[in-house]
Formats: sequence, structure tokens, C-alpha cells
Amino acid sequence: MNDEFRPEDVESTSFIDEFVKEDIGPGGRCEGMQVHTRFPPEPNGYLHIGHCKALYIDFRTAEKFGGICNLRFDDTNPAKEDTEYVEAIQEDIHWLGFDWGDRLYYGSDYFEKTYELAVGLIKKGLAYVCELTPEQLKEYRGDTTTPARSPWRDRPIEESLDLFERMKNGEFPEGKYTLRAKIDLASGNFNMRDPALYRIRYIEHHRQGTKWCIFPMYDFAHPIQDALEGITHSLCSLEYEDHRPLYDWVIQNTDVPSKPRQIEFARLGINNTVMSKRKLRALVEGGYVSGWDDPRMPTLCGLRRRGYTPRAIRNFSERNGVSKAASTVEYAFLEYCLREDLNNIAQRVMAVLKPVKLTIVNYPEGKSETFMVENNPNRPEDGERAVTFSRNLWIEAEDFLPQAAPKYKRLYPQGPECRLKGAYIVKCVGYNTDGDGNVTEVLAEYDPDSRGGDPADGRKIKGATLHWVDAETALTAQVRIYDDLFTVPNPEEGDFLQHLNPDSLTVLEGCKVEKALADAKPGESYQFMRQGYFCADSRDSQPGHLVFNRSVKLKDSYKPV
RNA sequence: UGGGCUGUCGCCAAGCGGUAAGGCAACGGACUUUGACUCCGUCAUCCGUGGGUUCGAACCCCGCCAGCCCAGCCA
Repeated sequence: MNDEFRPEDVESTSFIDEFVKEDIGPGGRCEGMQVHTRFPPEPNGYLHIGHCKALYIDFRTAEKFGGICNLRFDDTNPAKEDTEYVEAIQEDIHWLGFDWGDRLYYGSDYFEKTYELAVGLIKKGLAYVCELTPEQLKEYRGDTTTPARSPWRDRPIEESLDLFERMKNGEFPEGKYTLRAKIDLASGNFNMRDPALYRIRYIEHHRQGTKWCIFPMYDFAHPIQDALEGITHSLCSLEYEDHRPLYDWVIQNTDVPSKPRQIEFARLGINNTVMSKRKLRALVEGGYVSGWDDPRMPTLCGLRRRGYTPRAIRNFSERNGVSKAASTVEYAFLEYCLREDLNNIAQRVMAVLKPVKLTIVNYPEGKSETFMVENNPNRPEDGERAVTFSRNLWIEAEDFLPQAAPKYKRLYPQGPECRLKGAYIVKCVGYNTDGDGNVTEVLAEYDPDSRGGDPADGRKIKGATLHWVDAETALTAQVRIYDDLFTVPNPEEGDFLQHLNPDSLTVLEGCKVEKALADAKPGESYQFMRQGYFCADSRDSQPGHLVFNRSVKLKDSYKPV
């Protein structure tokens, strides 16, 4: 830690910061200590945008106070956890730009110590082996007005000690016994009604193999893990508020080396999507999406494939703030953060998504010329690239209308002059249709004295500036357009599959893109001018078979009347 | 209804007794070889609600209302 560091200088941006500041400040609970947090995912699924809030809070709180943050896999339930996820989670965290240094831990690494502490509790008469069946336990638990009953809570210490050891040795079947804490059967807080500390499970653990057949419950394991790692602040979501008294009880009654403090904050929701593991899994397993990394998924791997940048997601997390009020942020805000980042870094390129032919009737057949177009008008230092031009071009179908329309300032017969970005000023002089009346070709005349897009006489161009691609050199690509996965703001309520958006994915074939995109790589974002930000798909795009994902569309203030 | 928590603009969110920051969205307008970006402007006389305390309250007190979480040998 930097010697110059003074907690009072840290700018507090949330109630959590306030608490931490107090704690490490003069006379505080951990005066002079280094702030130490942890991010403790259970390796039972992929990280999603909701987790980013916790990730951000855990890592950022440590960082701003000159402290450190551990990564700890909370793997105390072998039934749900798998190595597949521990790899993916690490990759996602690193991708986001957070680093736990060499402090990667597993809750299961503490099984031995946790067991010893449980034994200590029994010896103090604070825990006992219970032999209620799960059904009985439920029955005996009582309700809001009736206290619980626990027939085994006065079992002699020696007997509990013996039974607990034999539980560990695998002498009993699953469900036969549990170890329970002796706290308060009448508590209004059900977590304190003699909660289970250990259960028997004959399932292979992803790291411990078959070494253990008894596993500590979260409520017992977590405070111990925190204390053993010297965590000063254990930050978690609101649903654990009710567990804090138990957390504190464990810390107080168990022989642990430090006394961490749990602080809770509200988790993040985003509208028009789902975040619960169960629902995300249903989407994957039901084939509603192509996988956990489907670009429509709110998972980090999905967002990454979609073209989201770590910086956009971090900014999003930071700006959302931290509070205890349940919140559902609008998807538009996430999109704003992405556009903001991409606007700065993405190279501009021209791509025609729904192509229609544009023929420059007064441009010589067979002639070709090259224009230099800036890569990013906001960053001249990014240079220029060459685009070719000829008599036959592709333009966006919606940039032409057979007749005028209010506020429409693109191509139509007798319409205004328009600029072909970086090339020439053109004017629509007609069009052709097929037998069904579909427009097959737009005809235009160009002004030879407007090379580069500036008319020689300096006249004002009334029409819009259009993007285009030279038909002679255009590349063909597939483009995937994504929309909300759900049609309602809160699909978490009710039958979420009922509200799936049937148009969440639109695949456009035969899109025409300029040749600068020939070797576009996944992870590189481009702005398709006047359209949005796109990136090559990490699974399906190859040179010669280009596939692009639309990450987010550009804002568009044009509204047809 | 027992316990825990929350309620400030459509969505986030500052505010900590001295008279409502900011961002997103929206809407105007300027600029523009992206109807993008940028820039400027508008957008809560009011802080769930009713009382009380006070010279003065979104902030303190009391009542009420609404919403969320908790009765896994899940985390």
C-alpha cells in the first residue's frame, strides 16, 4: 500500500464507501488495515451483466482504498458446481479488466478448517447433530407466529461429537443427519432457528473428489472463508441481509482469526431480459438461443460476442451507482455506454445491409476511380482508407423512394441532390422495377465537378449524405441484426417464454460491404456508417465467409411522418 | 399478518435540518461530407402519504400506504 494513502482523501461515492472509510479511519473497526474484499461466485453457471455490479463493487472498492480483492469460488455444494464454469468465470473477469493477482481461492480448500471449527462449536454446546428428516424439519420449523421445535438440540455434546465424526466418515446415508447451530428457535428471523451447518452428500466434488461426504452450508462456510482470508468487508446482495445476524454469530462463536463485516447492496436488473440462472439455462436448453454466448444473451460471453467492450460495461456499472433500492436499469443505458466507447475507437466503414443497385447513368462504363475516406472523423490520427467507385454501386434500399415523402431528404425522382459519402454529388433521374413493381435499380446522374463530395461551385446540398459500396469491388456478407429477447419490460414475472420476441434475430444475407472488411477480426468493432456498430462473429465469420453481428444501432432522429 | 429492507422526474441516482446535483430517455435548436458525434436549451415549487417538531424538513419524530426479500439438508 502506498504510504501516502489516506482514507479520508478517498472520494466516497456510495454508502459502502462511507462504511469502509469509517472502518479504516481513526478509531474505526479496522483502523490502519488494508481494505480486503472478495468476489465469491458459485461455479454453477456463466457470469452475466448482473454480476458485473458485484464484480465492480468488490474490485473497485478495494482498489480505491488501496486494498486488494480475492477471487473465491464458493463451491460448497457439489451437486451444482462444475469445473467448466470456473474456467469461464476467470476468463470473463479478466476480460472485464479485473485482476485478483495470485489470490485465487476455493471455498472447498477450507473444508478441513471448517470441519474443525464445527467441532469446536459442538464442544461449546453451540451445535448439535439433528436427525430430523427433511420433511420433519419442515414440519417442525414453525411459522411467523409459532416457534420452531427441535427435539435433538439437547443431545449430549459427546454424542454429537461422535455422530458428526461418523457423518464425516461416511457411516450414514444422505439426509440421515445434519449438524445444526443452536441459536434461537423462536427468532422472527428464520435463519436463526437453529440453521443447518452441515449436510451429508455422496456426490463427487469437482476439486475434492470423494474425500468429503459432508459439506458445510453457505451460511457457515462463507463467514469462515472470509475470516480465514482476512477479508475486511464482505460485500453481497440484499437478499443476504437476513443472514447477517447468522454471519455475525458464526464469526463471534467460532475461533477465526479476523472479523469481517458484511454489507449488502441492491442487485442490478435490466429490462427486457432475464437474469436468473434458471431462466438463462432454459433459453439455452430449450434452443431458444444458440448457446450461453448467443449475442442476445445478457451473459458476459454473449455480450462479448455481440461486440460489447469491457470499458463500456465497466462504465455502465460505475454510472449505475450503488444503493439499497431495488432497481431495473433501462437497456438503453447499457447501449448508450457502448456507443460512447465505440464512437471513439471504431473505424468507419461503408456497408449496405439491404442493397439496391444504383447506376450513375452519366458515368463512363468501365471507368473506376479511388477516393480516400477518413477512418474516424473524430480521430484524424486514425488515417484514411481507399474506396473504389464506378458506374455501378449498391445503396441502401431505404435511401430511395419512388416518390417524395414529408421530411424525406434522400433519393427520389425530382428529389434533392444527395452526396455519396466521399465521392460525388448525385441526383435521382429515374428507376426500374420488376414485374411486381419492386424497385430493382435506381438511376442517377452525377456532377463531375464534385469529386470528393464537394461541389465546385460551393452550392449547398439539400439531400442527405448516403453510404454506398462499389459493385465492382464489394464483398458479400451475412449480417445478424439483434433486438430485445423479450417483448415485455419485465419478463422475469410470469411465464417468461410466453414473451420471447420472435424477431430478436434477423439474418440478412447478401449484404454488400467494402473490401476493407475482408479480414475483419472478431473483437474489432466497426461503425457501419449511418447504421450502427458491428463486429465479426467469433464463431462463424471467416475471410471469404463474413458474418457480422450488430452490436448496437446508431441513434436516429429521423422519423417518417 | 413474524423478521429484514426500500420508497427523490419515464429509468438510475445525489442529497446527511437551510430551501431539489448529475446521467440515461424524451423534446426543441445550432453544427455536420454519418438524419451519427459534438454543442446549446427544455424537462420534480417538489421528494410514497397524513400528521407533528422547528424560524426553517426530502432530510428529525409518529401513524399510514405501497413494493421487495426470508420458513432449502441452495448460494
